[in-house]
Amino acid sequence: LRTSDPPEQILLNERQRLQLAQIAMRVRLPPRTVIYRESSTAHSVFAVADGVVKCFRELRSGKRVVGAFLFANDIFGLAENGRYTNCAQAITSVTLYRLPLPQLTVLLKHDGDMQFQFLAKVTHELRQAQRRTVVISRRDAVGRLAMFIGLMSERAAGELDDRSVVPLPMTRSDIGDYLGLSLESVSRAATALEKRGTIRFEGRHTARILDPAGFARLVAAV
Amino acid sequence: LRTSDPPEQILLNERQRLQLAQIAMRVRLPPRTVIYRESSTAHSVFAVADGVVKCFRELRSGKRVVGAFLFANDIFGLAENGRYTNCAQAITSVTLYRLPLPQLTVLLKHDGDMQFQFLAKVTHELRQAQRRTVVISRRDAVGRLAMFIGLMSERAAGELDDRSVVPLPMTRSDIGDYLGLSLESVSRAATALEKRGTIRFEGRHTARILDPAGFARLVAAV
DNA sequence: CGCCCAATTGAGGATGTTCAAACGGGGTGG
DNA sequence: CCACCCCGTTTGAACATCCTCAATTGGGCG
Repeated sequence: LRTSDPPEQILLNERQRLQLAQIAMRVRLPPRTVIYRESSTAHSVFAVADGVVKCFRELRSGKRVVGAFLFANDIFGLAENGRYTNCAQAITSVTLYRLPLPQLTVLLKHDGDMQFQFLAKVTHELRQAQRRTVVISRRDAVGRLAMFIGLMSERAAGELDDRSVVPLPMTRSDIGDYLGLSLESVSRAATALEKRGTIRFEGRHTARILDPAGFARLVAAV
Repeated sequence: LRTSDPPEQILLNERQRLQLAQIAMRVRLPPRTVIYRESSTAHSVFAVADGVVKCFRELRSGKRVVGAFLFANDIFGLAENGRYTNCAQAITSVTLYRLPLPQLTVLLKHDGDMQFQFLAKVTHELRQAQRRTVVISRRDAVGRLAMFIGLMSERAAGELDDRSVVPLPMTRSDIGDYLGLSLESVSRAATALEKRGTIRFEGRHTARILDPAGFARLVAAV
């Protein structure tokens, strides 16, 4: 199966959009809202219309593992045996489409094309997860952070005119939980990148790539 | 969407099996056979009938990242923009079903139920990838190896009568590439587990859990 | 029987983590 | 309008762990 290119774009016709709209509920949530908890019974799948969501698991040690950050047009909330396998929380204020499972299931089974788009979406999520494991395979914190910023840059490419500006809506702690680093290491890696003159942080949630060539070298040094 | 339980089992009726069989090619491959390479054009999706396959990526540094080990009833070979995103190689001698993409696509779009099963499979792969990231989030090599053996034990639960025996068909190097550890660290972790009396290795490719309670504690200490 | 590759074991060096303290900015309340 | 407070962030130092390099052992297969 090949994902649609660009994979973020849902390609549905008018009838399909209408059918989806009929079962979808649009919800607006403020930052930090917990959308669902791990192990709770899964009633819906979600699609991000706007804003940023994180999916994570709480470990008994108190450590948290962020599995993914989700942006506009991403889907999340896939369950296993009727229960969510992780926790989802809004990072910014978000707008979501809530798709009740029973109705979505019927719709998908009935409409092969729509389900195919859905399949492409899930495949995309799988791809993202694999990309993350490549990032984590790096030993050095600076390299990991650079690759992370690279991922975020790629993602934001479509919606910003200035490619050198990279929005980082999440906290250092979230980044650490995603990269498998302590938040201190993330912070140190960030200052290291600044001291090299590779990037500059403008506020906590924006990075500017000052030396694209050096940055690319760093990212590619896997 | 909920995965079928058990998620490994494809639930198809007779007609669907026949349709799949019509487009599938059964192939037997000896160990170490490269099934496809990264970036090569994707013509087929594969399903494992028997044996073990690894999916991995080669990094420029020479390091390898194993993204997944695949066993009977697993699928692999999902492409992105028509190209494989990783390399697949047989670990043992394997039997595969090769499903040519054009025909599979038509079949899936046409048969909503079958596609739904396929979707469940992909979701399962996604789940596995997420499970792996939790394993890697652990700092200590011994804990990572223990969790890995736990994963392999779970997987083998259905096909072996003795739950304490865990087959590990892959090499230490493969395990290291999966766990983000050097093969030396894997080896040291293995001997550490033996010295604790938690497990014992019988040959290179079999582990026996001697102290299930202690083992479970170790695995749960995440 | 001997070769070859996988696995083991050891020592030293590099990197991240932890614990602890100080800083900074944004928002709230006086 | 300003001061204060809170929380995310930064920085430092000691410690733990894994990695790298290197030599050795062991098992399987020809």
